[in-house]
Amino acid sequence: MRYRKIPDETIRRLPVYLRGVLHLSEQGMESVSSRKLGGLVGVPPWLIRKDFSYFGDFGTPGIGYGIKTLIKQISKILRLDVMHEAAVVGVGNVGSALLSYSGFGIYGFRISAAFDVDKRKVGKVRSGVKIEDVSTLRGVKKRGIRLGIIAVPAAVAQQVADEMVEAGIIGILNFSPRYITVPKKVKVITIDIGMDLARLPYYLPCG
Amino acid sequence: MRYRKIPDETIRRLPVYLRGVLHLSEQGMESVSSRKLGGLVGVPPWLIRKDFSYFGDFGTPGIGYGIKTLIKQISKILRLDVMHEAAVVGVGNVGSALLSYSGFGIYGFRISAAFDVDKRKVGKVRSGVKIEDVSTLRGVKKRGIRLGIIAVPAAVAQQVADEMVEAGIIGILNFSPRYITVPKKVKVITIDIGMDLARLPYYLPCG
DNA sequence: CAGTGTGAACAGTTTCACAGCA
DNA sequence: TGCTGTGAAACTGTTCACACTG
Repeated sequence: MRYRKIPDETIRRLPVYLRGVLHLSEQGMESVSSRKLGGLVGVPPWLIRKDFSYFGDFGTPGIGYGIKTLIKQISKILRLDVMHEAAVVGVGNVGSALLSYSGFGIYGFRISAAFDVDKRKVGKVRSGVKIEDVSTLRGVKKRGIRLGIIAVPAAVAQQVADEMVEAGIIGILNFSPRYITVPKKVKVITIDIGMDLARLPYYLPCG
Repeated sequence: MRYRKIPDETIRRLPVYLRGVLHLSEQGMESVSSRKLGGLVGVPPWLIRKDFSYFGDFGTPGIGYGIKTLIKQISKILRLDVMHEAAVVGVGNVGSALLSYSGFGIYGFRISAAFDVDKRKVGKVRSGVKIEDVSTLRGVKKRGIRLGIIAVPAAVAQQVADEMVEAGIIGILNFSPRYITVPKKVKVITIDIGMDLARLPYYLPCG
């Protein structure tokens, strides 16, 4: 089934698989079946096999998938094998939490710059990163930063996004509760916990 | 097209529409066309019409949709018209950020309880909520809390989830980077920023 | 024989075109 | 005329069954 378009949903599941096999790798395992991996990460075995089949023959019939192979291949597909630097704009509650979040590391990510408008914050250090004035944002291009994280109030989110695009950012993770519009060469992923929380009651039994 | 099963994807978009019409309502508007709303929230007009059509005839041909009607109907469908109380477990960086996040309000949500294992935190107040010892979690049922928020390290996430289920929680928002398994009567939504960030590089141009 | 890889059937979602209404 | 509501077509993703392989 090679040479076919890869579903977005498959891409969405790859990080899930990666985390699962990293976990198994830490425990010293060398191979895993689709059934076992599925049990670990909550995805049915046939879907795992289908997903992996888009990228070639990862597995060995009768045995399963080599864990080292999986880690290497998935990382490569997701382009996590090179280090990515990200800049966060807005060092409030959300921005601070992100700076201290350790989960980025295993995906080859690092927040290496932080910006804020608040003069009192500028110059201080949070989680080892110096806070800079937001007016100097366009300097990030020279520092090799291509990813931006928006952690500012909704009212200024679009403005920050525009500045990021101008500064050469090509991928944005948006934590503000606003849809933002950017040129289509720029990829935006919006994370809005309010949206997710609002969906929850619908699925609950009783009124 | 009434009386048909409502797609999950439609439910996912309802909070997006709601936020859009709330925004328009604040600006004093009384009605909006699918084209205009679509431009605001980033969804194509025909999809908006299709989504709304699952719930009956919201709109008026030639005019559009009444904004007050939309707010009332969407809130009712999502069951946001009643106040929901939530309890957060883990008052670290993520937990603290959630406690101070003001976005829950417009969806009729409130975090009215907070729990932690750290004795030094217990008894203190964050964003107006007193931090309680996690061992008293099962008391939340009596207080009418049915939603739980997991904001603890990955290693103890499953344990906390089990305790939540035992405490009568029927909806869980999971902020830990772990899939958790619960009885199927319980609905879980997992938010994992690492997963989203890991997806981003795949969509970026150049290597 | 256990477990992968995959074509084909199935299910869910989006897009389109247009009838019908204010 | 402008806009909604919707069946049908097109598309995307999931499930299944089983041939095949180490």
